[in-house]
Amino acid sequence: MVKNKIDKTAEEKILLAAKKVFTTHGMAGARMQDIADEAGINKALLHYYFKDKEKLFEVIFMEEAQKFFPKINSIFESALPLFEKIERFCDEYITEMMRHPYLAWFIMNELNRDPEKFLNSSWAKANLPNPIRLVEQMEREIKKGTIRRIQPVHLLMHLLSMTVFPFIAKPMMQKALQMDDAHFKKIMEERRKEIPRFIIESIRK
Amino acid sequence: MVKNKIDKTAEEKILLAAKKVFTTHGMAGARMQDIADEAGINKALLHYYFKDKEKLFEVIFMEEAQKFFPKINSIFESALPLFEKIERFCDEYITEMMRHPYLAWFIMNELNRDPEKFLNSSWAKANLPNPIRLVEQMEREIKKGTIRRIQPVHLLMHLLSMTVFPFIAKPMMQKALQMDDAHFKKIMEERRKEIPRFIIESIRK
DNA sequence: ATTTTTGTTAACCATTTGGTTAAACTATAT
DNA sequence: ATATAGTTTAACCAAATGGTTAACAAAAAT
Repeated sequence: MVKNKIDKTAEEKILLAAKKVFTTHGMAGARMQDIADEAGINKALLHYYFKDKEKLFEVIFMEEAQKFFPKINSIFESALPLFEKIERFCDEYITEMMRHPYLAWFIMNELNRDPEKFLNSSWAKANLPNPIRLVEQMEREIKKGTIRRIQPVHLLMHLLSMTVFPFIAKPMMQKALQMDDAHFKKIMEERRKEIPRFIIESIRK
Repeated sequence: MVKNKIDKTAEEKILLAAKKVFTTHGMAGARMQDIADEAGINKALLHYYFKDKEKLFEVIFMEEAQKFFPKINSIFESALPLFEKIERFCDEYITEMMRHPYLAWFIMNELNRDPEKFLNSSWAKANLPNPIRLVEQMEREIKKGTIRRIQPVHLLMHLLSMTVFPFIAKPMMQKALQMDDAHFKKIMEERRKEIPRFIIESIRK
C-alpha cells in the first residue's frame, strides 16, 4: 500500500482518538462510539485492529505510562552529584508534565482503579522508577556530611510530591489561587528552579 | 415511625452504600444496581429517595468534599505563628487522610472530570481553602526577616503537595519503595513531623 | 376501623453500549 | 481480467444500565 504521508492510516487515527477519549474520560467513562467518531471511522474497525475495549485501553495506557516515567531512571542511576540530579529530575519532569497536561491525572487515576494489574505487569518491572541508587547516594551524602540527616524515603517523597502534585490538583490550585492558565503555566515554569532551591536549602549542611 | 436505633433506615443504608461504590469506582464506573445490592434494598428505592444517579452522586461528593477540606480554613485564618500553623496543618490533614484513605483520590478525580461544576458551586465558595491570610502572614514574616525570601504561592504548593500527594500516589509509592500497608502507614505517621521540619529547615533564617 | 400517606418491591421499559456479521470495497499479485 | 488478501462499512445483536410503573405493605392520621 502506497501510504499517503499526510493522512494517517486508520490504525493511527484510532490510536490518536483513543488516547484523547481515554485520557479525558478514563476507562469507565470512555465510549467506543466516541472513539470511532473522533477517529472518523466505523466502530467495527476498532474491533478489527484492537479486539476489544480492554485491549485498546491497555495499549494507550502503556504508551502513556512510558511518558509519565520518562527518563527518571536514567537520571536516578546516572553518576551526577545529588543536587544536580535533583535539578535535572525537576526540569525533565516538569517539561514532560507540561507537554502532556492530562497525563499525571490519567496514570494516577487508572493506577488507583486497579493497581495490581499494571504494577505487577512485566512492563512495570522495567519502567517503574527504581530509586535504590538515589537512596544509596543520599545515604552516602549524609555520611559524608554534605547534607543533614534525613530519611531518604521522605526526601524522595518530598521531591516527587512537589513536582507532580500541582499538575494533578491543577483545577483546585487555579481556583483557590485565582490563576488563569497563563499564570498557572508561569508558576510551573518557576518550579523548575524553585523546587531544587527549596530542597537544597533544607538539606544542605 | 419508631425507628430501631441498631438497624439503619433505608436512606442511611443507601448513602453508606453509595459512598462505598462511588468512592471506589468513580461516578462513571459506579452502577446503580451495585449500590442497591450493597445497601440490601431494591433499585427503585434509590430513585425514590434520590431522584437519579447524578443527584445521588452530588450528595455523596459534597459530603466527602467536606472531609477533604477539613479544618483548613480555621487553621489558615487562626492567629497562630506561621511555623505552628504549618505543623497544625500537616497534622490535621494527615489525620483526615488516614481516616479516609480513598478520599484524596476520589475528590481529585471528580474535580478533574468536571472542574466547573463543583468549583463554581456555592458550596465551593464557602468551603474551598482560602489561603489569602496565610499568604499575607508569609509576606509579613519575610519582611520581618524571620524566614528567607520565597514566593508564598510556592511555599503553599510545597506544603499541600507533600501532605496530600503520597496518599494519591499510594499504589505507586508502595510498589516503588517495596512497602506493605503497615510500612506505608508508619511512613505517613512520620510525615506529620517530617514535613514541617523539612519546610522550616528550608525557610527559617 | 378506615382512610391516607409513606415506604418498598417485582416487573418492565427505553436507551446505551460493547461487540459481531456479512457484505462490499480496495489494492496488489497472478 | 481475475483471484486474493487486507480493509471498511451498515446493519444487527445481546447484555447492561438508568429509570419507571403499578401494585402492595406498613405507618400514621382521621
